[in-house]
Amino acid sequence: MEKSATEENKPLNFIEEIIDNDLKAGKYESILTRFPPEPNGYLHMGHAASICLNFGVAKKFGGKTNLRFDDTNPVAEDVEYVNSIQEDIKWLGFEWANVFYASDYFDTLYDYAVQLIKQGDAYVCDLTSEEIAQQKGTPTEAGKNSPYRNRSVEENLDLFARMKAGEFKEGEKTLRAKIDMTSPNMLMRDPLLYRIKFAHHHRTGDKWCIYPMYDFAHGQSDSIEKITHSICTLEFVPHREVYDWLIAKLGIYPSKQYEFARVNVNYTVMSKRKLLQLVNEKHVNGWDDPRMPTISGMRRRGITPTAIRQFCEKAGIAKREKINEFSLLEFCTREHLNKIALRRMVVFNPIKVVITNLENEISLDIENNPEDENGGKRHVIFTKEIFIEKDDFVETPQKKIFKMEVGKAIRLKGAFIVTCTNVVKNEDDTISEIHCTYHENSKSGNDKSGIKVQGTLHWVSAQYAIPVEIREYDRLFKVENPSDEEGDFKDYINENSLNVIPNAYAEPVLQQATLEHHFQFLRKGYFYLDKTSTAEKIIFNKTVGLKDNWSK
RNA sequence: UGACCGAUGGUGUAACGGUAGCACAGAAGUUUUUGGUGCUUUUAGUUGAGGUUCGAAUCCUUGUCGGUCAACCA
Repeated sequence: MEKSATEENKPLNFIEEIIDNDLKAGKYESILTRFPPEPNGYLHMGHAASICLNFGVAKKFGGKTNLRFDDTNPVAEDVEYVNSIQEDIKWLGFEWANVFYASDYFDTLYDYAVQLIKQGDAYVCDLTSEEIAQQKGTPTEAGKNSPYRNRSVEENLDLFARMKAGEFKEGEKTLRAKIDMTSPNMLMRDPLLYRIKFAHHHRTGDKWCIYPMYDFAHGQSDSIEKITHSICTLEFVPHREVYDWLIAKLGIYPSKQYEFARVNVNYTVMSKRKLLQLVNEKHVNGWDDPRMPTISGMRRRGITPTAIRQFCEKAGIAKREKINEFSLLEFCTREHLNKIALRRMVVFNPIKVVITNLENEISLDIENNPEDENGGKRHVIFTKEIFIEKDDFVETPQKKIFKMEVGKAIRLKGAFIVTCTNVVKNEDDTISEIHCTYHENSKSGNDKSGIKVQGTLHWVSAQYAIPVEIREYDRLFKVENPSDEEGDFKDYINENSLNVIPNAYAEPVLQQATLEHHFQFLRKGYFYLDKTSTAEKIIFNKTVGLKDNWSK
């Protein structure tokens, strides 16, 4: 078998296969895809998958991708969303060939509607919303023809023009395609093409009081732009028949629709409607709350575009509904962050350690990233008094536990081996400080002590450490698929998804942390500066923990 | 009791009539100045029943299960 030039080692997904075949058959010279968000919410992981697919296949096969806002319902849409969507796509690392709006085509769409009326393929219907629903039939029962179905072309033309002119009230009249009220496909039972809405549109202002429905906007927009492959999600499968019918009747460029399964992730929800509820009802602190599966939320949390793209790649493209495990996203995040994150030491829950044989502070240079030879080093000062994690000291010695205990030697990362000599206690029997002696010839990188230690601890200088706030996140929901449970999805919100550690002690270089860098706090996980962080109050979001085989 | 779509380890995805593979998750070992990383090993799968074929995850029939469709949303 001959391999095409576009083929890499891994097999093509079914969309790529279709494109590959079309190109080989000479059906198209080059392909054009589009990403068509409605600007009524922030983009989430599901959109990221669609973006990766649409922009990805175009890039792979030497084509282009348009960004098109599907803004045919002015009631829900807003420029705030238009801006955030563009920012998110760019951040993810993709470039569109053009930015278009379905609203750019309102004039053309109107002309198309007139054409359909003239051909006898559309009519103005006076039925109310309820009446239409009633006459539509059910999936197992045919619908009935509207009494207005056989109006003359002249009357339809006149009525439609008057709809546009604003002579009728909202809901009073609609334009419907004349297809087949007995079709087993409910969407083919004379679908609505236009409805009256006296709403201000974010782009066209008050020019229009009639707006096209999805079915009379999306496929037509695709066609106008000469989109070759219009890729959408599974719920649009039944719309394909309408899509093809309208394009055929109009005799316009035959874009083709292909459907794939949307990407879901467990323990969260992936619908703009539900995410909007979480925002509006303050279950989270906005669309970009680091717990949200939105692109902006993931960005704020410290997940990288590379990780998201990798996740989408690994999650794959298929035709069946699926829920991916969050652990796959965590894996992709760790995989990338391990390579780029600067290593730092931060003590979350401190206990004081006094190095009794150390009088003068010692200056150390510790590697920024053991995975990066060119990563350089940062300056850290070892002082007589330091903090370690309270959890890293145990009073009762245990085997196979790599912690500090009286009489035992242990390595302080990047510094020296210390031997714990004794502890000083408070009146209530709690430990006030731990005393250790350090071994001068055991300096990191130049250890001549010959002492074998089990374990290495992170630490900060008590004198130089800076206070930082740490925000740790857990899954947003207590169940894998909240939408699949009894009752409201919000009943399954994990109340403990945010854990704030207001006073952690960080090594001083973290004072200069910016959004440019991702960090790994040794033995803790990956962290990223929160966008609200200031010099006075430094805040870090936990992106993801380190993989931990031991605690299990 | 309609139409359409789908069904491969716990999860996701390959195999295009010819050895069921990969990744994540899980387990074990190894390395390690992060209980991180790396490396090695390993557990586990074709929805049931028929049929076609030398040979079926793949083709056919049928059952079962899951999803979608009755918004003037997209």
